[in-house]
Amino acid sequence: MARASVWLEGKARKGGRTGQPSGLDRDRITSATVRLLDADGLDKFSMRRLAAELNVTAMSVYWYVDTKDDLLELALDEAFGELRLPDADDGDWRTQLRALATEYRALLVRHPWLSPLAGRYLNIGPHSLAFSRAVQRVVRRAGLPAHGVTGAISAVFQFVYGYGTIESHFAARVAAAGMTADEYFDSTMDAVTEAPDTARIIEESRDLMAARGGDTVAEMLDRDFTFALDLLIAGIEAKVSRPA
Amino acid sequence: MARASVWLEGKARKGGRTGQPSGLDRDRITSATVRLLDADGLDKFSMRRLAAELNVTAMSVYWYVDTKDDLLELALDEAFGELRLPDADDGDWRTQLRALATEYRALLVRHPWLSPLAGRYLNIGPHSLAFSRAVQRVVRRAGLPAHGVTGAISAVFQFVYGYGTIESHFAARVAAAGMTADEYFDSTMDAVTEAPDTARIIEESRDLMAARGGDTVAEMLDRDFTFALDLLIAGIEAKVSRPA
DNA sequence: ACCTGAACACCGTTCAAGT
DNA sequence: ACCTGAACACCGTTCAAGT
Repeated sequence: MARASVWLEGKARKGGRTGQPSGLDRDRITSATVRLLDADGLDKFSMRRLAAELNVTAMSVYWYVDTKDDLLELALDEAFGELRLPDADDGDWRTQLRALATEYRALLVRHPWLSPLAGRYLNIGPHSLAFSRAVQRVVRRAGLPAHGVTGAISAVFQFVYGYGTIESHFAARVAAAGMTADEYFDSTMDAVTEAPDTARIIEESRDLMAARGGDTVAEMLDRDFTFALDLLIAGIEAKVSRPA
Repeated sequence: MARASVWLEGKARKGGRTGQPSGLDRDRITSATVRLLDADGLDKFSMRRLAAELNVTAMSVYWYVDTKDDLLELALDEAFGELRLPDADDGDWRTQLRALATEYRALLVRHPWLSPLAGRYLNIGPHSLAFSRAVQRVVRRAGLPAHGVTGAISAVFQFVYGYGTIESHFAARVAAAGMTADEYFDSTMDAVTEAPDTARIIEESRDLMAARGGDTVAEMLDRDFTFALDLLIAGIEAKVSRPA
């Protein structure tokens, strides 16, 4: 059976990091990968394009990396390294939880390729693990019964993952269409309102959209995210006082 | 700009559904697509394999469908059609919300290709919309202030989406490895415990795993899901009584 | 130790041609 | 109206060969 993750490969890493004719090493390859993923998206990324970016033949990269999957796992963890984690276990756990959730959401939106990759791989690189540990430490401090901590972690961070996924996907579509988010939203709404089936459900939810408020797409997304996060924190507090 | 979804194509659909030499039509193509996706997964699926399955040339399919994306959107909505939705607006909203969340989770796990596709497309097919409407009707009945309804819907169903995503991904890995879920879990735990970095975080969460309990992977997943859903419902109730 | 070139077995999609 | 065959511009990866 194939190894389940780059992070579980044997100790020995190929190559030191000096003196290569082309100046290649894992770090440079990983950075270039992130750069290309940001610029062109996951679908367009290929080993051949990466090689071209590095002024090297497609197969050179395979000296440093076994497969494309391994490379994408490395890029995934590199991106997780951008998260700013709380550095002390003090202060209000609610504040820290909100900060972690907000950081994660922003990361997913900043790198639209991250959500599919986080859903595909094991997420056991060093930066992913640091994030997991930070999450765990914060949620522990909420005072939940021990049997509920893992479930509460899921509730909060699977929500953020799901929310960030649809949001980043929306952002990617906007970029591809060369519009602003608000223009894209309006034009999609128009298209959807023209088809009778979809028009009906839009009509049904008009009051909810109005009540939520927000003049721009960005504002609407922020309001929903904030309310949902408040709801989750309220849920945790309820579970602390009534463990059920 | 390209049309944003199959569901927004112009009225005129090509072809009636009788008399075709090969007996092809959209429904047959969509069903075959779902069958292949279930059997071999999203990565292995191709227009050429589908054509072979239908005893037809690769290009015949393009008479009925403009692109592979369109076809995948059709398959996505076909799968959403499997969801059993509550047929009346009575009974406890909590019960119905739990039922909807459980159905959606099971759907994601049953079709591991669904989660990536739901994250990629617009989800405005008839069955997707029916699901959205059902969700909206149930959450409305919880009695939240109007400005919080869309956020609460996000909280619950983005959580389920995220949870179902990692769970289905786990199931797909298990299947690919030809093991049972418990065997796969144990072997991954072993591999992760051998690497010192990952061993540390496992060690840190040992108490939480023990407190959660559950003798099998399936049980652990069920417990976390149930607790998280309870937490979300408690959060909704808290927001009903203290709207903030 | 590191990099290249050619090749294999694939892709999605276009287009002109058949019936 | 529906289907085919050949072709284009790609893929990830293997392998033998170069330096």
